[in-house]
Amino acid sequence: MNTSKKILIADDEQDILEILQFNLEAEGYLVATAKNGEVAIEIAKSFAPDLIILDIMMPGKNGMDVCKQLRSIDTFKNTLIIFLTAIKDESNEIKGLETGADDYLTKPIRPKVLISKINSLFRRMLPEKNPATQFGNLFIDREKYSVRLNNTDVVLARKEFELLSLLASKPGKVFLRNEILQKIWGTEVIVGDRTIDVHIRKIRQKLNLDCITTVKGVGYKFEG
Amino acid sequence: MNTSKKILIADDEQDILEILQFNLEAEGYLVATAKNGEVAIEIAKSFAPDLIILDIMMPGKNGMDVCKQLRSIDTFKNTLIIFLTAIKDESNEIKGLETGADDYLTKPIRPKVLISKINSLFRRMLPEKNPATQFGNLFIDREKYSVRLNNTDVVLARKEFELLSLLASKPGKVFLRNEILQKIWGTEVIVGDRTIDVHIRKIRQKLNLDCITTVKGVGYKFEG
DNA sequence: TTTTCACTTAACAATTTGATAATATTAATA
DNA sequence: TATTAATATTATCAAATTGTTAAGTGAAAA
Repeated sequence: MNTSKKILIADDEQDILEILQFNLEAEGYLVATAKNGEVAIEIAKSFAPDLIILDIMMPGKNGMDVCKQLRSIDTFKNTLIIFLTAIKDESNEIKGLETGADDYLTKPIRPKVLISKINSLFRRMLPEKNPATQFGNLFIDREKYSVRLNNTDVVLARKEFELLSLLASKPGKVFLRNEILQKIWGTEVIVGDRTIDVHIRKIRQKLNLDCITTVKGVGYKFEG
Repeated sequence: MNTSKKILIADDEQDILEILQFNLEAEGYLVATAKNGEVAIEIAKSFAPDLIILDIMMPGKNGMDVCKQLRSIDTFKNTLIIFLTAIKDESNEIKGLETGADDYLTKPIRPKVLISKINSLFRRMLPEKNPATQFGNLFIDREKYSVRLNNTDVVLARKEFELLSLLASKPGKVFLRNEILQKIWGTEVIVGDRTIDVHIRKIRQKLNLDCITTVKGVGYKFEG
């Protein structure tokens, strides 16, 4: 699930490249570097980064040119792009954002700010990806509210879906009955214990798959 | 569909509020203001802004507290939040982003930078809707406001079109009733639940095509 | 003004869902 | 093995949810 994010850095200053690479890798990111704009575009195509950090001032093709060119390629229409600039020049900042960059950073670089900013950008991007999970040939798609087993849709009622979805959110983890009640029924509503059983039963019946295990005296768990 | 974006600004300095309000309104945004954190939260609940600009330094509840509190409310889980700070303090910047803000701006405020940044944030948030989409032999053209099925024009009323268009913008995704009300009717207007059903009914009737599925207790989804 | 149209609502029908009770079954333990 | 506590199963019914039709409303067009 958690493959690390890929970041491409383009800067003509070797120092900057190293500082950024070091800090980003320490954070768990996969980093590629390019020492000018032309190389950056080439690497971007094969490396397919999730984020590109572009120095604005580079010999040859500068950061904004690179950005424009990247944005014209479908693959990079939605890639995050951050500009790096020493110039505290307002007009440049503006141009940057209007060229299609997502943010900019000013030199000197403060690693902690950089990391925070990047984490923050990624966090914001997260909800875009499919909140779907797969176990063997069982697909659970929370957005579509759908469950597919062996390429066949299985229709689950809301509570059933929520229950399965909850259990499958942490395969292997045993959810206590209280926990389940709390998370699916909330604190307001009070229902008997048998209610959970009945829903579990229906899920098992509909899926006809042995993926929910009873842990007697404790709760239930999903096993992929 | 949704008209202009709504922005809420919270700052204790009247000057700042006015400058921001003036510039943002000139850009076509709808602006609400709050002169402290508590008021901001109250207004946010009724105004339902797309973006919230929070001054960090405010008497009483400061910007970060407000941010945390807002983020704990479902409605604001994904609302854009920008911090405003006079302090060029690195640790503050970091805290800001890690509290769940999406960006920060330092005072003094440079209106053009601000506008650029905001436009940029919104641009990124756009669900990137294609002007026209096709599913089988059903064409939906958002620009022309027209629907063609089997090479015959189907005339849909505005609300019907918007509803179909919304559902079709993410085939498969289940749109909650609240979500639909929010996006098509906005937060101002309050209409009954049957209203949605009736529109759905008319679409189904006019298209005479089984492309909208009901997910009981949840919402509706379009399936291409 | 009258007509038309989009939109909303009310009222009721149809359907689905979820909770419970009652009973059966299972697993742990004395 | 007998006992017991916990869970599984089943059928049933009330409540929740949606579908449908017809009628009301207000604004724009004729």
